[in-house]
Amino acid sequence: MPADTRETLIGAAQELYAESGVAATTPRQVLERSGVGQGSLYHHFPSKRELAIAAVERTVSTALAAAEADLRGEADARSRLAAYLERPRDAVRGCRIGRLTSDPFVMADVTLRDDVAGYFRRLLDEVGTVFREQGLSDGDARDRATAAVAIIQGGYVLSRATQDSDAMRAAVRGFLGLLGER
Amino acid sequence: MPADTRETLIGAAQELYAESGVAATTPRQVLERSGVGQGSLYHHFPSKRELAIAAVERTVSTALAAAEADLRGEADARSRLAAYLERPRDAVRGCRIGRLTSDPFVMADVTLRDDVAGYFRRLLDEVGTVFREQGLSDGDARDRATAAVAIIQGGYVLSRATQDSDAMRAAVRGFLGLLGER
DNA sequence: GTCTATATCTCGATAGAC
DNA sequence: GTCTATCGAGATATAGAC
Repeated sequence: MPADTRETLIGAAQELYAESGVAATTPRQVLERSGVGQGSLYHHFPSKRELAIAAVERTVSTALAAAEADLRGEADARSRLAAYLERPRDAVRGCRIGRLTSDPFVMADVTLRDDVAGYFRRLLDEVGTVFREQGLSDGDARDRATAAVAIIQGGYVLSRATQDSDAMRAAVRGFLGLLGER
Repeated sequence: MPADTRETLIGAAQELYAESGVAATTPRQVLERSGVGQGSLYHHFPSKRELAIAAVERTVSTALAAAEADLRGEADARSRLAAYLERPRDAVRGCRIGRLTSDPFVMADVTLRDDVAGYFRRLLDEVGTVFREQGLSDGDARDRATAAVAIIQGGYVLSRATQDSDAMRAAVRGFLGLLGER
């Protein structure tokens, strides 16, 4: 039996959004990637917007679950942070979610914008909790968590710009080096 | 006398690229923003691509000059780094150059890609030089410079995602806090 | 639920008058 | 050098058969 058509469409959209963003991905491309016929897309989703919401929210849920898996383990705080920062990433491809902050289709739509904002709010909370465990004040933990997440997002930008996955690793080494010397 | 039409077109394109990127900016929008007539664009530039190259290269030159002004002054290394990191930025709008790493039009064009890559290569060299002044090895200076630039790029992503300019400031505070405690 | 055909719109680019 | 008019292509979305 074929996989659920709706799920197939969401998966194809997720892939294409990771490659080119939402605005630049056409319904036709989603159909070709998924192998589904043209009418089917508009049977399952009233418009490109609803497909985008389904696909982006799926990507956000998956990414948050992965971050929580790294940051909530049994190990000590420092190890969990390192696990999150050093997790293997396809850095040259860029961040599936971070890239949406410069996607015109996403930024013009309140729901999609809120999905992206919610992802980063929750991620910052999660990382901040780990720094508070180390005895930092709320404010300092917040600043350091923002720096940690910025290192990853900036690492993606630099790796993609230079087409060199080592930029991400260098940014993380530079940050962990500063964290480690205390 | 009216300002040079070619320059007017480049300026309008720079503004629009900062707002929506290159792919999503249409020649029509450039005309409307600049107040120039339709035929004029294609008189001065053979295609959208050549206009994009002129506008992006202008933006890159300006941004590099600003970074050099912060990083090459007379002050001590630490102050110059802080000046670069804390320079007032329109963080919610995002980085004019960093955002191009997820712009399909830019990434599909070798010249535009190289312009973006060259910007970050030169910026990383500039920041790395300042860290080497502080006695760091080449490798450590490189890692720390990559982290510093990633903080700014990630700060842009987080500020834009949350529509809150304090995310950039928090990321910089977090990073400078770690740098400062030595 | 899925298909093919097609309507409508806007894009990037060109034509040709002035 | 600048204007208006317009072309051909491809985007989003709809119609209607099966």
